[in-house]
Amino acid sequence: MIEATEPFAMFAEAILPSDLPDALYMHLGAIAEQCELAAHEVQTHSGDAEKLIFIAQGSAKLVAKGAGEREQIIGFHFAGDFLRLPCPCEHSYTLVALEDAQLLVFSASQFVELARGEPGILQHLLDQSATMLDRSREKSIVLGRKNACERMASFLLSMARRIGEEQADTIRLTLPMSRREIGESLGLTIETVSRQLTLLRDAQIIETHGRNQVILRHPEELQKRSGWLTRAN
Amino acid sequence: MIEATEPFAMFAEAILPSDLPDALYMHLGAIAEQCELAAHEVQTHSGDAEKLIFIAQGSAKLVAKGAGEREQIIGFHFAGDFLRLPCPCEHSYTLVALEDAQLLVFSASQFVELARGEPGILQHLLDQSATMLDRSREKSIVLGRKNACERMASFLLSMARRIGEEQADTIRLTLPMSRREIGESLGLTIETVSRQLTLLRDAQIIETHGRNQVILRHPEELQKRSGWLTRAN
DNA sequence: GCCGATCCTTGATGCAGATCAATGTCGGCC
DNA sequence: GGCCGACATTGATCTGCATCAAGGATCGGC
Repeated sequence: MIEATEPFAMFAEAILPSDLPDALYMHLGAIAEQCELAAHEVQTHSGDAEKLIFIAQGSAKLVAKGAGEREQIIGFHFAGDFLRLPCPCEHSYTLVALEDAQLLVFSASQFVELARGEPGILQHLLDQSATMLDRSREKSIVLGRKNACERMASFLLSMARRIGEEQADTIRLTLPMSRREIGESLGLTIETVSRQLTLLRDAQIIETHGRNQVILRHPEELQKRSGWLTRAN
Repeated sequence: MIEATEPFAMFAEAILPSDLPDALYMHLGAIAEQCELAAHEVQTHSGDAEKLIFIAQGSAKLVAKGAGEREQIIGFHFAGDFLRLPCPCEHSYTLVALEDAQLLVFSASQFVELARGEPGILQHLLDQSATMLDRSREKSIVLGRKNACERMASFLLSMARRIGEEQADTIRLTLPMSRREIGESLGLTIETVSRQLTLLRDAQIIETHGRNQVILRHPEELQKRSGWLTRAN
């Protein structure tokens, strides 16, 4: 029982205001649908409505499936993220776990209905939307105007900001996604991703250990190579 | 005086709930900053905060400026759109008029502060964010995975949805942007845009008249050529 | 600790779209 | 209505990344 409510507690901690009335807290808990995904498992939404998904643990990719084999990864999401999954009748997007993950799934309309009286929650939701929109716009720049090297540098810096562990003036990354998934996110092939990593490694800017450990030795150099002058994020 | 308040009336019509208390209506009117832009003029934000911008008339492009000459157009916006312009200290985005335009500029924090008590407004704002996010995600697909022909077809269909005038089973478009701007939006060069339009014209799928009139003779054929299976938008 | 499958790296080649270079056309202005 | 400058089209060539094709590393399972 305590076990079962843990993801919701994490959600409340991360998203809900601390002064939320108990009744509303319970209501939100009641409409939250828990969902455990094994690595590479697809989140299958019950019903056809727009969903809000909180990632309590693990990580996931939001994928747009195209005709044939083509897939574009719209974004990666990590523990603590609260994202909107559009109604599947309008866009064929799916959420797929990168590693074992625990999710909390809300019907967007139910959630907003309950949150209507609580401006704090709505505002948090707005802030989340703004962050997602900024990331998505950033991605448009990456995909629209950057070359392979700049894309790779931008990707590593973005991951560093979101899941990097700082150590002295280097940053350690444990990437939960494969080279193929990096490529599908950056609009590159797996071969190009691999080559760019090799170039960065040869230039002593990064180190790689095994398949998914990367150490950014010179983040500032990556910044230079990422092109453009986007500050922060 | 009546003249001067007209854009705000349009804003209220499009965005605000009809049962909004008069006091709040006045408050919102008081913090709204009117702004007239001539074609190609840059919207220069007073102050450094995040802004919400309503386009009362005309059209605009949201541009990310890069190192050197590089520019990526993040999106086009038309009369009735309500968009968020991030704080210029974080992203170097600018809003530039495509043709003469009338805007209403709000400080995002002030606006949300006033709207806190009105779930209707906040929810509308959320819906707008969702629409923007969907468009931006769609753009990621276009830029990440589509070829020149598919990009052009997607662009024309998207414009048709937003500013097209249906006539029998054709759609007439009056594009307020130049070939260069189309290219900067699609991650293509002006030459490639031109060539793709020529190909579509030769295939009798579109007609062009002058520099910015386009008639979509066979929207369904464009749909086929736009790749992927995104439904609606 | 070996084995096999999967994932990754590296090299060779091809092509879509960028770039370079003229020429053509529109539309505003006198 | 003709002229001029900006914009658009068309053609020739070049290039970065995709694609094709082998190996090589990593890791989970036994």
